[in-house]
Amino acid sequence: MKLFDELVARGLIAQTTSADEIKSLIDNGKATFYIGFDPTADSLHVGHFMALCLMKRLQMAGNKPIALIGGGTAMIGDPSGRTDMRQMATSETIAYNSACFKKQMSRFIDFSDGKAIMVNNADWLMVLNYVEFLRDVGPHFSVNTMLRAECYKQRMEKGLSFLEFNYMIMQSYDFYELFVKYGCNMQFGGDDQWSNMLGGTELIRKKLQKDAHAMTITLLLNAEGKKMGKTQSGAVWLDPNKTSPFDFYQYWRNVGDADVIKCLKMLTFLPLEEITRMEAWQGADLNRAKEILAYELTDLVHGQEEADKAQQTARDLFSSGGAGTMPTAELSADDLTDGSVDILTVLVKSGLCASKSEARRAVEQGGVEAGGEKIIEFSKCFAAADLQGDGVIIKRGKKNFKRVVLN
RNA sequence: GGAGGAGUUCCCGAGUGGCCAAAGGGGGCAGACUGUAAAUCUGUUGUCACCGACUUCGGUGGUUCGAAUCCACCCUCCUCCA
Repeated sequence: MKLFDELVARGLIAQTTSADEIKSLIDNGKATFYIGFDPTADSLHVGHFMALCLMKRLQMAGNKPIALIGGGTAMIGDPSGRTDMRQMATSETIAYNSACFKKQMSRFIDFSDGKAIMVNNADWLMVLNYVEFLRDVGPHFSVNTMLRAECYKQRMEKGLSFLEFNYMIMQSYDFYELFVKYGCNMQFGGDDQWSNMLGGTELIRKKLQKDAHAMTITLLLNAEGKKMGKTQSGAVWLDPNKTSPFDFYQYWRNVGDADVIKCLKMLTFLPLEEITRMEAWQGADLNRAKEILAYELTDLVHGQEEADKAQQTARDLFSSGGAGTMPTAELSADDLTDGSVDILTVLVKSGLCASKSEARRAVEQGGVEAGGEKIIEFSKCFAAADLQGDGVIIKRGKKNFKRVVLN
């Protein structure tokens, strides 16, 4: 199966400007394409991961990826898919975030020998002269058309600042710039980027009378229509310091039945035939598929060693109850009073509970176990000796574990 | 620039002098049931030294025995007019 058909079969493609032309370009390795990443956080997350996978797939088929860091556009803030204005980031944070992105991307994309390049739109956007730019680009955009774009429509009700209104123009100009400089003839992006991307193809057509293409990636939604890759505490990050490989693994291990196959198709590089076989699995057997999904993704993002470790830990915890390589929380002697610590302090210090009140509730509701025994008293204490060596395994709820040791 | 309206706990949203740590819903967390899933049911959801105390209703002052609620000024947002 050729690349384009595979992308379709995996459900990755949402919208295209011209399916036939894109197909012939990418199937034959003739595309130079770009994907933009706005450095609004100091780590990439799962949403970006899909884009990176797509880049990788295309690169493997001989196409040339350009990773565009939106150092300039991040100064504006994309209003797409938002109901309120983004907080404006400072130039320093943006520069720092860009550096973080670059590091993470290099794991996935081969940037050697010009097989892929990375650019930062701050390089050309920041030096633009306002009046010149307006005269150069302004005539090609119709405000009437822009206002009809879905992404602005929503914001028209809540209020849209002129600053954000310009985001589409900036992004369109990026595409134009890359087209001229690198012969970039295609742009990919999230489905919420569609109108911004069309802005670029239009601009290229109007200024150069040339064709460029755009294609959007399906947003990864769960069966309830919510964006995946988010937890209560925020996004699922690719940075191991922000989301540990174990937590990352667990996130995917716990996806709903209805979403496993879709995730396997969209996020992993497993052959489609193999995934098709898994579609026959039903009920509890799906757990096997979830394990594969979790392992594959952890492997891709954190490497095989971390994936093995996470899988082993998960198996130990949920089947045999052993300690394994479980996440550890270290207490210091300062945390002890008179040679022991009470359970509430332990829960808070280990990060299992956010506050003593929360810890108290968890105990009250029978959600806390230590060393396999349910804790029913707040007064439960651990002596220094209990925490030495392997320490004590504290369990909060069914899925939150920490091995607590005295440092 | 003018005239109105709004800002409440994670989110939406009630509350217009004490009965308000603040209804209701959503979300989260915990328990039961399960397959580390979903659905359902139950409990819980500001903090702490948790029978009690303390901090919270855009900000700062004020009135009052007592303010989320009344007054003054300020900030932010929305709607209509220009």
